[in-house]
Amino acid sequence: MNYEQIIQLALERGFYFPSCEIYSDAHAGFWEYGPSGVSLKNKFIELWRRELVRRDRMWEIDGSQIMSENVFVASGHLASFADPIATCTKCKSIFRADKMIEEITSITVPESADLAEFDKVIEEKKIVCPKCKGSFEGIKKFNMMFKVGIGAQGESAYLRPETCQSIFVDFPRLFKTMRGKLPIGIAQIGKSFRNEISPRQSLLRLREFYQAEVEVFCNPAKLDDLPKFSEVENTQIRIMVDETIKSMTCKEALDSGLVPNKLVAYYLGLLVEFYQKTGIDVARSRFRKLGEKEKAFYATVAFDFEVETNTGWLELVACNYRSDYDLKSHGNTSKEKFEVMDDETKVLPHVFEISMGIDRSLYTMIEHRLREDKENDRVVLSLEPYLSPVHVGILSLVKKDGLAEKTDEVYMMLRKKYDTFLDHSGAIGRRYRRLDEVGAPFAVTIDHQTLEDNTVTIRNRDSMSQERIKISDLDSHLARATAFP
RNA sequence: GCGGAGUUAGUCCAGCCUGGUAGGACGUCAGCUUCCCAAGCUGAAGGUCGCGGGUUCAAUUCCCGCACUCCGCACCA
Repeated sequence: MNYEQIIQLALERGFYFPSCEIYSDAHAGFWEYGPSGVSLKNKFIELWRRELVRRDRMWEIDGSQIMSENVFVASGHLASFADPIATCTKCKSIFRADKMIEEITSITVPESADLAEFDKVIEEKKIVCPKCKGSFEGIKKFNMMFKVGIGAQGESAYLRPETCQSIFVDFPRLFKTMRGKLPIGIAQIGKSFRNEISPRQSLLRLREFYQAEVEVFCNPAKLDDLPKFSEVENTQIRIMVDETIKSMTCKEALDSGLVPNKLVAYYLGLLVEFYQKTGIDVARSRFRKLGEKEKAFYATVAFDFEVETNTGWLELVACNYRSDYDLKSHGNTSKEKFEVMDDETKVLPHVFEISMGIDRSLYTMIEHRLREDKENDRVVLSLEPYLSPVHVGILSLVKKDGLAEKTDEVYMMLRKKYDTFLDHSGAIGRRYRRLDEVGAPFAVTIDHQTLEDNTVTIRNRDSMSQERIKISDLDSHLARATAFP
């Protein structure tokens, strides 16, 4: 199914829609989740907790979205999360100053250079707008962080551009109070904010978005000392090697040197096992090692986990080996001690990060699972039962003869434990179709026979087949069928 | 941010050229019918035509600005 069809489903079935849409001053890059979207998101997060946080005995925290200025002085975002931009006075086109200068003159001015240096080169080399030959106004820095004013004085603070800064800042306390031992993963789900120049394609590039991040703190001397690696050594991952994607086990990726150490290989394996269970087609995924120029300013080694969608390859997760960049820097700026003891030795931990984009993942789950069943004239969202916004529809075949009342009884019995949808009205086939579109894996139908022997039919979304079971067996049947793997 | 195309009911779209304040399909709701896969019949709700300004006796329609959406470019931890 293509992008337009996904959007249409999202709008019609309550997955997501534009924020503040009734007002004309609404800004681009902000979207809301409706009931179906929230239900799907919650289940995705629960799966993430199971497959990463609990499996690997991580700690999960929930930090503030607004953080103080010093956090971003230390993290480097204040200086580096900004691009030097040149604006044409005539056609108002905006260019990345460093890239434009390099293209035209082959002179490399570092991105972080003083702004006057850019101006100097532009003046000396008489650089004009590549589009309209207009002249440039002075170089400015465009920082992608949202600045906020705190209190009556409006003191500077920022909406976090990545959730992980909370984890770094909290690390000393957490390690002491939670009796930490390296390696330890600290996880967080939350919102991040980036003032993108051009947000696009609904959930794929947002200005306010959800991240699920894991920061693994480790002893850099022990990156290959990881017994639990055996759990994933035979897990298949797909990785780019010289422009082609190769499928191999984590062990092969490690042995061939494509992945630098066991710790990284272990988490790449966990990640793929997680995504397999989201229903995203991992046969259309790849890890791509980023080149020097593509990497974030804090990363020494970086792999993007990407999946193929109708809009092209889409980055779902950034896996960055951040070394001691963050802890060292926060240590220097705050004077807090970040060294910890590991086997009688004092070490400043290194960090390996798994930074997941939730919104993009949800989009991909829908795209990979939405199909048109032409034979039966329906659209089906074949989500895994444990991820479906609605677990089970509860329908009366007809309303009269006491069937509606009986249906209500069944609904009351199940509604607290499962995500249910009660529906009495309209043609039965139409109600089944509606449930198919929100991905409900089951539909229970109460018919006349129910009144006689307390059995109901339960319909399977994908096969459209039905079986008759006792009402008293419904709970155990559904519990089994909707359980997380 | 640039260029192009759009914005009319929950969704998809017609109407605009040739100004006189809106219509279809699907969907939704109610009733009838129907004991199992978008059937049928009857009825109903739902739109200040993206926002602001201009021209005009009169603007959904013409003009301008802005916002948003999509596509391309640029950007993208």
